[in-house]
Amino acid sequence: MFQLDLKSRKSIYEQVVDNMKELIISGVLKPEDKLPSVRELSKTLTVNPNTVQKAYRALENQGYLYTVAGLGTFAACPDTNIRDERLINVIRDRIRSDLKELFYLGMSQEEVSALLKELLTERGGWK
Amino acid sequence: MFQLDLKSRKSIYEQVVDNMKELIISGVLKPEDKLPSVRELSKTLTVNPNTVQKAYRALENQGYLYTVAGLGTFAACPDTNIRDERLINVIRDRIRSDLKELFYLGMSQEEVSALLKELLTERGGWK
DNA sequence: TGAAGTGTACCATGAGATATAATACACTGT
DNA sequence: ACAGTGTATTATATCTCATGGTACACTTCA
Repeated sequence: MFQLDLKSRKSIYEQVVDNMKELIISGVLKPEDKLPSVRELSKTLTVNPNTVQKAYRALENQGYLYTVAGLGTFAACPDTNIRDERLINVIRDRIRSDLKELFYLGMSQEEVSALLKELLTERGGWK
Repeated sequence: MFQLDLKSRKSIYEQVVDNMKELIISGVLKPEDKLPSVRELSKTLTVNPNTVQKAYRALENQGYLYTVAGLGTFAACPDTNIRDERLINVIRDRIRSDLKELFYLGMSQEEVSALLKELLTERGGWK
């Protein structure tokens, strides 16, 4: 499913959160798809079940998956997230900061514009 | 200069890094501008000098400032960072991931495109 | 020369986060 | 009943974070 980087500064449960979130928002895990169980994933990654559970709970709080007692955890239906404007603003700020840094690193307005256009056309590959 | 958020999940030194980095890449601190000394900033933020020093060292390693023994720390000249392609790729991946999330949250291709265009035109306000 | 301000390097300590281990319980499906 | 699921709890060890305190080498300026 994905690999852990034990040499990373990121904590393990944080890596699980990021990797799982990436699988969900990129559509690899489609809405209502079943995720690996806590115990199964902990065995796969050779990690403590508590660590996986902590990651799953964080993802549930952020709305990326939901849980059914006794059944398992599933990728959320993004329709439920009725346009979280607050989160959109957070992302906008993040992108703004990234653009500033690209300019700081010496890229021109045209180069940045081209980079963004390229990322947008990649869109076909995701969806 | 900037404020700390003690309720944040981010560590203090991490907040110092992010805030100072923002001041540098946004041009508030221009190349060769002097930064507050370790002791001065630690007094301003009522934080331990060691914490500020840790942040400054991190920023120096990342190339955002430089140090002269006995003189102080200064904002770096980005010309020195001759187009760090590695860092640019990291940023590109971050933006790509953010765009995926915007789509996941229900934004259309046109809306995302408009958002990016708006961020690019803001550019005048930064530089 | 001396004093003040600068970055840097230690060491020690407490608080909190992280990851682990081991149990236990309630729920669902077959 | 049974196996698989999420969840909760307790305990422990380790690491990072932040602090306090001290010391040293360097620069500038009176």
